[in-house]
Amino acid sequence: MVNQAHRLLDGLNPGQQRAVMTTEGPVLVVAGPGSGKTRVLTHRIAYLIEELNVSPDSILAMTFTNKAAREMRERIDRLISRDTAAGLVMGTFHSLGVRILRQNPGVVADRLGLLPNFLIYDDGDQLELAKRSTAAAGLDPKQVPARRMLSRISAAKSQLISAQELAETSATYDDELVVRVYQEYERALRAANAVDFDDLLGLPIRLFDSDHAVLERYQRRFRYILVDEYQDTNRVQYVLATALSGYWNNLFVVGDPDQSIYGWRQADIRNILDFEKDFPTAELVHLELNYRSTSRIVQAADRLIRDNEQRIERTIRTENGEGEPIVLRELADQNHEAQFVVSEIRRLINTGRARGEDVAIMYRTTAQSRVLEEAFRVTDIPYRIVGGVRFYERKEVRDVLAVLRLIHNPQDRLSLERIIDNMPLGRGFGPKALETAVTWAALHRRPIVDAFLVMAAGSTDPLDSSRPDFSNAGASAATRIGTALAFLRERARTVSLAELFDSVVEKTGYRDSFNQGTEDDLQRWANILELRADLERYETVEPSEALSAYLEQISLIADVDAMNDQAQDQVTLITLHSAKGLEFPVVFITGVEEGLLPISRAIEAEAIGDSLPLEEERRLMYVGVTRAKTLLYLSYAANRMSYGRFQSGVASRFLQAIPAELVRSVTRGGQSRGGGAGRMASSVSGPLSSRVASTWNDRPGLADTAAPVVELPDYQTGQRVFHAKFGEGVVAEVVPRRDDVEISVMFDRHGRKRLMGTLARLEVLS
DNA sequence: TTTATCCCTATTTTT
DNA sequence: TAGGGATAAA
Repeated sequence: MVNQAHRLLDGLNPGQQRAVMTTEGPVLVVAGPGSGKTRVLTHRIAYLIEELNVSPDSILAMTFTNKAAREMRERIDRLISRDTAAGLVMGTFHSLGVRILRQNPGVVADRLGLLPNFLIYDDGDQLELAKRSTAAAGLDPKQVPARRMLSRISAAKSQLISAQELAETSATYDDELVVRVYQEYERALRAANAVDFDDLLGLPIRLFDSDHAVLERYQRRFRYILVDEYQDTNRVQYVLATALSGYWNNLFVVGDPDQSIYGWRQADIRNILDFEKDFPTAELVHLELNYRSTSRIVQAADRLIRDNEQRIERTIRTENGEGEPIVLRELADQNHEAQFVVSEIRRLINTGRARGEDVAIMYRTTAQSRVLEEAFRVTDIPYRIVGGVRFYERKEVRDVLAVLRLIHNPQDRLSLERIIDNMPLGRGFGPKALETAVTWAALHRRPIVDAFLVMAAGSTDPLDSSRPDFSNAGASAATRIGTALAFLRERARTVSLAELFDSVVEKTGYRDSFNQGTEDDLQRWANILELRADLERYETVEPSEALSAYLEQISLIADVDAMNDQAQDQVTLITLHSAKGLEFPVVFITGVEEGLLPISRAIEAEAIGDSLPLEEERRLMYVGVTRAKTLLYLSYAANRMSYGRFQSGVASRFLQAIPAELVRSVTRGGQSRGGGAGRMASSVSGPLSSRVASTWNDRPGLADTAAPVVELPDYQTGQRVFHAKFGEGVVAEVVPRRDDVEISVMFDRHGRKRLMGTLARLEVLS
């Protein structure tokens, strides 16, 4: 026993030990980056089980991603034996929500009107539903963007505000619109026997409200509750966690207010800031010693985050060595930035300083990953992009999934319509016929899909009044669709998911529609086959359970969840948001520019007196910086293409906070210098690179990002010029810009275009 | 009903 | 730039 305790506490610092051993009552651990927070969580769970003989199934641990849960479980399994830890409930808030709804089918059906085969609507479905709801509320989608409605609805739902409650507090005309759309949206969700992400958290709470006995059961069962990333919980998650811990009162939360980056998703930083107020008896543990990063990186992060007003005063520190200077690099544009990143990584790999898997490139917006990927694609350096276009969001994958979803839940109108619109099976069945089916369904209070099944079941009497009143063409299409669906539905009962998949792509005619042999077709078909491979993982699951389990699982995976832990030699491309909780020896943060990091919206908000978004941007930068263990690169581009236009970029204000002595900086301007950086710039082909000189020099302030030494051809109006893409044209106008010129050219074939002189690569013909 | 073309807007981040 | 949505044409 004593030995065990030693083993589990060994190597922990005093704060960590206190966090592990204070098992009774509420505990808040404010854990700085790299301070061993996961260690505390895993050791605490192991300690509870092994030392205090707590049954694992009375412990509930909530994480932000499935990946975090998986990793924690693995670490616990290593601390104590796997068998000992079996029964431990660990996962995301959303998966806990599903679990609760699934475990109480009777009450859920009675009180919430949700049948056990409910589907989880993802982003795309939610937006589609919001569009329809906006239209159903009689609003013009051009004037009232469904996107905005959806985010307002989601905001309300994550604060447990129902449409009715919103109606009572609505103050503006806009609020009224939201209420109307919200009501339609909820109605459509229930009609489809579907829930959205917010429901996964909100419905369990409504369930508890309507039947207290259910809540009590969970309360008594979960004697110890642990919440990771507490700073990113929203109102509903807070209510859920506190409700569940209401009996034993052993709520243990870990978080870092400085890493709260999900305010836009209604994460409420007050949850962590007010923890002591909510739980006056709470034990407070501060973990401030950073074990991850070099001293320079820790100092830079500390100085950066100090500029925030909304924070608990504290200092993170480390006992690690000074390490190497942070590299700050200014590049001409996003292509040069990508080139810089790639060549620097190549250098690190070639000199044996790092392996590909040690390196991560982080960025603010997913759009930034494209140019980076292009740069990597022409190299032999393996890379992986976390997120990006997600597999399950690809159109062809969604099309096939729609069939599986409809089989599982016949009320899923969205999927039914998707099939009709996108698959050969639906050909000849247009909006008018659909209208007929919808009317019939409403009249008979049956799912729309039954209109098709009834046709397929085939009463031969055309005057049968219980049949939908289709036109001739509509009737034959409906019969065809109904026959296929009935067949597939039957098949789902008996065969594996992979076999069901085969029947689906055959009977819907979808497979044959990929026979054109174009590059695009091949790629999309390959994606569909990947879906089949994915389904094969459920080979061992009972057919009656498999479909449900599969659909649920794919609804709840996050980008990072799909991240392979054994990333062999692969460089990781990832958004700053997704990077939270990860660490890498080498980190590049790209696009550290005004407008991007901080994002322009935050700058705009600050201009009208709301500095909260800007502070969240700073925390995002802080998260990025603190991911790095030994090497940190920060880069920005003087020009960046956005909205298909070049915009000149300015170094981010966040860079100013980082003391010059921690940084080695390379900016454009000044004389070229051999070696290192100079070579990177000139490795870019084309006329530009030879003109852009680079040098090591002192760190620039914002003011002296300065005019680069760039020789521009002396463009004159009336000159005849040639452009690689637009062909020949005549210079119409030349306007000097800060460190460039803007040239308007009337092209013979493409009309008037505005180009930046340094980038246009125009050839002067006359 | 399907396909082509044009215009418009969006790019923050994700369970 | 790109993708969605509306409109026109076949």
